[in-house]
Amino acid sequence: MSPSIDAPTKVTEPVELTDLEGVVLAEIAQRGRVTSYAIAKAQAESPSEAWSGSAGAVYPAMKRMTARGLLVAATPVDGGHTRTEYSLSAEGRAALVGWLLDADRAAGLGFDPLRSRVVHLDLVSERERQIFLDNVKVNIEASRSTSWPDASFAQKVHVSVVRARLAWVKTIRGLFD
Amino acid sequence: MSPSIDAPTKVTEPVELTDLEGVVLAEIAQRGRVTSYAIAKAQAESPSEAWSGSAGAVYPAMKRMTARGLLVAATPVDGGHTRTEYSLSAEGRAALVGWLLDADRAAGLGFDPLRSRVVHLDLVSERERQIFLDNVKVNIEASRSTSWPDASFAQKVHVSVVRARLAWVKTIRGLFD
DNA sequence: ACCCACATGTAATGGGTTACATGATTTA
DNA sequence: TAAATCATGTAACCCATTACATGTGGGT
Repeated sequence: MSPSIDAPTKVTEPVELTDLEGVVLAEIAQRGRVTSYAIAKAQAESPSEAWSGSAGAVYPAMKRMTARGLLVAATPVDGGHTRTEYSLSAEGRAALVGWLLDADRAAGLGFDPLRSRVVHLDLVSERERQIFLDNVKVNIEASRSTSWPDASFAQKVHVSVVRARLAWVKTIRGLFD
Repeated sequence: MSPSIDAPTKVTEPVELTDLEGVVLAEIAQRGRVTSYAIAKAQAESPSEAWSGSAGAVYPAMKRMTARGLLVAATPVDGGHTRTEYSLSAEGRAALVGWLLDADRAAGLGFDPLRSRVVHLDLVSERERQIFLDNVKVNIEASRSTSWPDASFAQKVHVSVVRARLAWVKTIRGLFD
């Protein structure tokens, strides 16, 4: 099968990451040397509720990525809890950048609980629609003030997201004319 | 334990639906009496890639909801494949409306593959950011034309979503100044 | 007859969620 | 010192995903 010719083989192999893994790597990159607990907490406190930040997701994820060589684990022995601190390896950083700058995946729509409802909003009466959309607007306005734990760049992004979302909601009513 | 006194009990019980279940119910409401295959196909062809529309998700979901009394199943014997056709029960319609008009859940952010990246875009250089955002813009523009299978209200919503998304992307660059 | 797309599911897998168990640290 | 909270995990469950198995009908 002439292995000498048709063997581009995988030189670097892409390293596929789930979105949660990508986010976790990014968070580690921001903080450098952290425990799983810290990452889970950060996720849990973030206004983005894409993931719950549950221990049952984060601890195994970081263990997985360590096994894959994306993270390096250290267990300092300064008394108290035996904890595990993780930091990015070179491969981990490369994988992170690959995930972060993946424009194809980024362009996808993901899941939006509002969008998936609006698409079927023609099933209910004009009046019910109106009440629903008003309530949604109120709820989003309320979430506008909820701030990121560390008032940083992420906070600015969040504000921008909420504003854009609100602008979109205001256009929905017009789709029924 | 005096059951006669402290028994407001659950009068109607809310009927919790996962988002996929809600979407499936909505789709059935739109079409009335369908097979699991038709629903799965509709999901798969929809430009919203929240769910894959895989048989392994849809068939069990519709079976579950039948067991819960939200759907009624019929197996017509007109030769050929023995197929199962589902339609909404009264409880199913009530559950659908409850899910559809749930303004609290609808106001959530869900998961957005772009947002979760942008939040950490300060990790890379100005130049990398710029290229990434340009590529994302191109990809979204491309998805603008992809149309819903049945050119209906859903199509209008989709167009509106993509336009809003594009508008937001254009503001991102400004967050780094 | 044969092949391929359509159709109806089931099975194995993966990974995220809630709950739980346990130990350490702070606070009243 | 007892209770509450912080911290570090593990376990069981749920459910969506990819693959697979099977069966039917239409085209060649």
